[in-house]
Amino acid sequence: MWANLTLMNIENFLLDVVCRSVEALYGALNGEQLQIQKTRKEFVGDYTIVTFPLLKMSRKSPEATATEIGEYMTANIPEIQSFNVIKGFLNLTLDSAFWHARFVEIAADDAFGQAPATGRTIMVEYSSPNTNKPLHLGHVRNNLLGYSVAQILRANGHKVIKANLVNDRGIHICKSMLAWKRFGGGETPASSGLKGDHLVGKYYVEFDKHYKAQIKELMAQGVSEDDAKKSAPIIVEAQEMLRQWEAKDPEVYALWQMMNGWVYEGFDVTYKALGVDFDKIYYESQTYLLGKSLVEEGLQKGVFYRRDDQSVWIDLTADGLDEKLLLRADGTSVYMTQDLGTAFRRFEDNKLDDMIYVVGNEQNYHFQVLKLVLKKLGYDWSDHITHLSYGMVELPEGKMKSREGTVVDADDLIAGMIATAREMSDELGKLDDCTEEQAAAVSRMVGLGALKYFILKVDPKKTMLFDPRESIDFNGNTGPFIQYTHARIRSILRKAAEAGIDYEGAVETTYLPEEIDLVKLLTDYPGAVAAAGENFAPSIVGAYVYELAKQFNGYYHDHSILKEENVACRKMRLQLAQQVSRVICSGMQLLGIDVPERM
RNA sequence: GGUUCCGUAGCUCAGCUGGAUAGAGCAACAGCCUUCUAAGCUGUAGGUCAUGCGUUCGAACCGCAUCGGAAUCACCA
Repeated sequence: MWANLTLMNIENFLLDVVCRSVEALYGALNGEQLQIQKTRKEFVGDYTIVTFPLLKMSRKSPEATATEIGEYMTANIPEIQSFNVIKGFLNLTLDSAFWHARFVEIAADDAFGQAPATGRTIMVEYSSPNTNKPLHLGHVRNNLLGYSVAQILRANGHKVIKANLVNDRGIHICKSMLAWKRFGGGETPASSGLKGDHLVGKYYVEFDKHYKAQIKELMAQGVSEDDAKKSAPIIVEAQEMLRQWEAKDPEVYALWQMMNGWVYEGFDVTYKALGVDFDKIYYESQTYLLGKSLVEEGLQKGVFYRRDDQSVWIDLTADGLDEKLLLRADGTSVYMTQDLGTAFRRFEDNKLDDMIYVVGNEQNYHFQVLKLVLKKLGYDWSDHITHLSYGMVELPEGKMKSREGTVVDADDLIAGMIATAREMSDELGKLDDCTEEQAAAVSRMVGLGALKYFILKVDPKKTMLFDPRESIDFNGNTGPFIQYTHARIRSILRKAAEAGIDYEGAVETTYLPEEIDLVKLLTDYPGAVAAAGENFAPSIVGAYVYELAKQFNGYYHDHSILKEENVACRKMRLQLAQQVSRVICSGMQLLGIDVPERM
């Protein structure tokens, strides 16, 4: 009768049942008045009904109302086993047969946690690096968030396109190019042994060094700081290089291609290490001219206006924002122009239903303007643009500043995490019977699991703190703890198989209260995934998986599953362990975290 | 100054659209390895949810104000 409840949400079932009961007792009600929530741990019961909103209808005290509803339900709804009343709260306990049925559903459903296709197409843009320096900790948060959100949306049945818009042009890369040409002596990734992105980053720093020195020199000669910044020979030369690039000067273009090529090779290594990937890669060198036709359109519609110097603007002061430039006086485009153009083209080309930009919160204003401008141009899909804004990652000493060398390099960080995981494993003797290859693979998974979970468990919009010295914990609410729980379960199941204990097949029905708690948690999984998708928050999935792992450890650690006297109970426990491991794997996959079979 | 976001235990963070006595982990303290992996388990201690007022049966959550912190307000991307 209530088939496939796990996919539908048990609370809806209860809502329906409670609604009918209340109506039988007190007459029609509007659905808003019913509130159902999970019963808190300190109390007996599975779900709780808050009766306060119903008092007007029942015209009785909270206790009397709760008792009356409880009595009616236990008498008339077979799934309701018992109830108790505390103050105005009616705690309902569901029949263990009900939970058993839910468990059978989960066990039989190969696609558990995967919602049916919605037909919606969503693009998630993330990463979006500049090509003048290597990735750092801030990018790591961006990449992990973007990848995980894409996975979660996919699990919710949407078609997801992961996109990366690489900022491969501009003054920044010209700075690296110029410094390399001047001071590089023909150095290449192969000759220097440096990763391509690090090599290019090195020359970006080199440029800055010379630039600063020249400014200082000019200021010593009495030039003002502003003028010095503009007239330092090296920056003038870099700007000239950018002009040559735009004119497609063969030599400059070749240099640009070569150095960007090095950077991409370097990025690929980092992306692979992080486990992220993309379906589409866009390059700004190919999109930076987009958007000019939209500017024309805006002018014709009278949404934009032209100033005397021929630059184009939009006045958003009526909306509480400022005036914004859309086209320079010389007719060249700015950031906003391109973004309008790329947004337009993406919605057109891919028939997108939604577009999600994973971009740091320093661009909140930019996206506010972007959406508003599109709206004013009459594009209603503007409402389907979401800026998934995330806070900065701060270090204990304060903010990260690339100029001051206080950045945490992504590659160093990853290597450090893996090394720490390896040390920990060796110390504990966990991987003594493994081959070197296996041990290395597990250390990778654990080190990265720690890093990813640490970053993803924090609410994206919050500024978070990262302490590299203490590195990252491997105990408590961490990725490794969840991985550990999974590895333990796999080990139990291996040993059961070796001992010839049969735990597959028909699902047993003997439950202890602890096991029902676990079944309850398991059934919540699709709801957690859906909530995470709605809120663009991998942290919700993280919290869920951690809770599941913790409960499993708590309940099962001190009991022997394999040596249980009661064979039926043992079989049931093994089946439950198997499902827990399945859901852990599935949840961790949504976070982009690999789960080792042993550790 | 305008806009947006944040402020919860010593530290790092949860707390979904208002619901019961505020939740974890770390750090501290006390136990637990001849039983499935101790990267673990059990327990103790730790809070004026920045502050004040309001809304109501009921507020960490909603509204207003104040105080602290962050981002942004570029012919950079």
